Amino acid sequence: MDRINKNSFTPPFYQLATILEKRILSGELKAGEPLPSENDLGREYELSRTTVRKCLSLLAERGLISAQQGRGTFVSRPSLDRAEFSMNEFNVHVAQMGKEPGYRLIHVRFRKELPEFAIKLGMVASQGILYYCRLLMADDEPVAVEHKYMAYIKGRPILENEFQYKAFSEIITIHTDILPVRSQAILSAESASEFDANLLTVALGSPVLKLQQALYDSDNRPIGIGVFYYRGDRYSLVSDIQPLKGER
Amino acid sequence: MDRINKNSFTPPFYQLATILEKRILSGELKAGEPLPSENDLGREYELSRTTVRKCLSLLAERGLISAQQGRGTFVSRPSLDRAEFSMNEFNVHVAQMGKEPGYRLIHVRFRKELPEFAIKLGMVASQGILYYCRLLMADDEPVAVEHKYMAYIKGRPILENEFQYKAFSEIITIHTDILPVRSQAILSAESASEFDANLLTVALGSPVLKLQQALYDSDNRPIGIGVFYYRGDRYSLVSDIQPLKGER
DNA sequence: CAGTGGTCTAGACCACAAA
DNA sequence: TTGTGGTCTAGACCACTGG
Repeated sequence: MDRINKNSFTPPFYQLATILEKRILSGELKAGEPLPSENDLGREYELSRTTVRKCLSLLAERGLISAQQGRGTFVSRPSLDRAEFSMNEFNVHVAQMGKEPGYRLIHVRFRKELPEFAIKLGMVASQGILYYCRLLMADDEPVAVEHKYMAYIKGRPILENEFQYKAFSEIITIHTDILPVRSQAILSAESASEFDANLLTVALGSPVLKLQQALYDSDNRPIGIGVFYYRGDRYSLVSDIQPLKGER
Repeated sequence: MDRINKNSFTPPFYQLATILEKRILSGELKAGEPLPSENDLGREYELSRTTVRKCLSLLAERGLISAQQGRGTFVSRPSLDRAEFSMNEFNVHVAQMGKEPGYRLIHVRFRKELPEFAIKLGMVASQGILYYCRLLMADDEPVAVEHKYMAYIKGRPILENEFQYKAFSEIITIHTDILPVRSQAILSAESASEFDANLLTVALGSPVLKLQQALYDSDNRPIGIGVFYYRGDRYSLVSDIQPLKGER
């Protein structure tokens, strides 16, 4: 049996997590079976219950186990067809790839009427709508087209200049009193329209990743809606699910 | 100032989290500013430091704050253009949509040689490769095509039958000694090939979500590689980032 | 009822950063 | 040196599941 080394640089709760992970991945603890109780684990590895719990919560976060009050903690069925993708703001994403992000404003318009899909979402055009479209680039190569519709607030002019370098949520926080608190997004595959294909310098109908996004205020009313079209050949999402790293 | 109600059904650490979240979202605590120290928060809200820390770790998980040892805990810059997508196994995903998942095996082949992209990933064809292709369906409508290459292990015949209803990782755990411990995936947009388009009953070149996936063993060698093509119009990923729910 | 996980407390020691 | 977050302990009470 592995023991906890209290003089190691890796803390005990983490050591125990790698030990239990190993026992699970090796098949010693099989899916559906209960783990020893928290008290038993504490006795077995000479740790306080608090520490055991911190370790278990780490494994639960990673989907290896799940606890049920009053019953016990059980090994989850392994699910390796799972994947986790996270999208950052465009400039962050590009910077992580080691490239230089850039924005090119295509046009800005003031609209009295909302596009149909915005109405469906429950957006109201109290003072009109500001629409803009810009091209997102990495190292001067076009990667995505962004279409955005945002609630217009009188008396807070937005400088066209800002669209050249700022992310949407920055602009909205600076120029309105509205607090976006909720963000919803849908990712799918589509064919590029003529307009977007031209901007992306790809053929009409080329495959693109479509990201529809809506920002809501605290009353759950949409205050901004965006649609991104990413070039299929220049933008992809990555997921990597792997065991805990651990010297021990 | 909000206080903690120790008789509420929502535990104190969660109450404090919603209080601090409100102070952050409302702009009272601005991005980059430090929160009160954990000891101060404990005094202010009459909670132990452990409870305060549990609350802070919740907010940190959600990206609202980040702690720096020796310096303090700081409000993060809001990033609402962020999105989190998670893909489950196909049958789970379909079940969540309230539909009936189904598999249709298209063909199974034994191959001596690996496809080029599998070699690039470092896969070795010790005893040959088992290749299969199947159609994934929801309520009898085709949604995705799956191509899979897996290391073949002598003496463990796999019944064709299994491909009709089992997920890949199940098959591999049952029929090999190999333990998949790591899963890597790449999501992008592509045009459907003639072969895939026919199976999906869409036009040649229609947009599809492409998911490339590799499973690795504990020595970081690929043991299985899969490619999924999802119909762009029938499959999409959803992200929803919202404040903590809380009666109080 | 006894056993389980969920939460909280009060106190301790450590590593780290800044003055 | 002081104050910060990171970790650990020992003990307590609760709510829940099952016999």
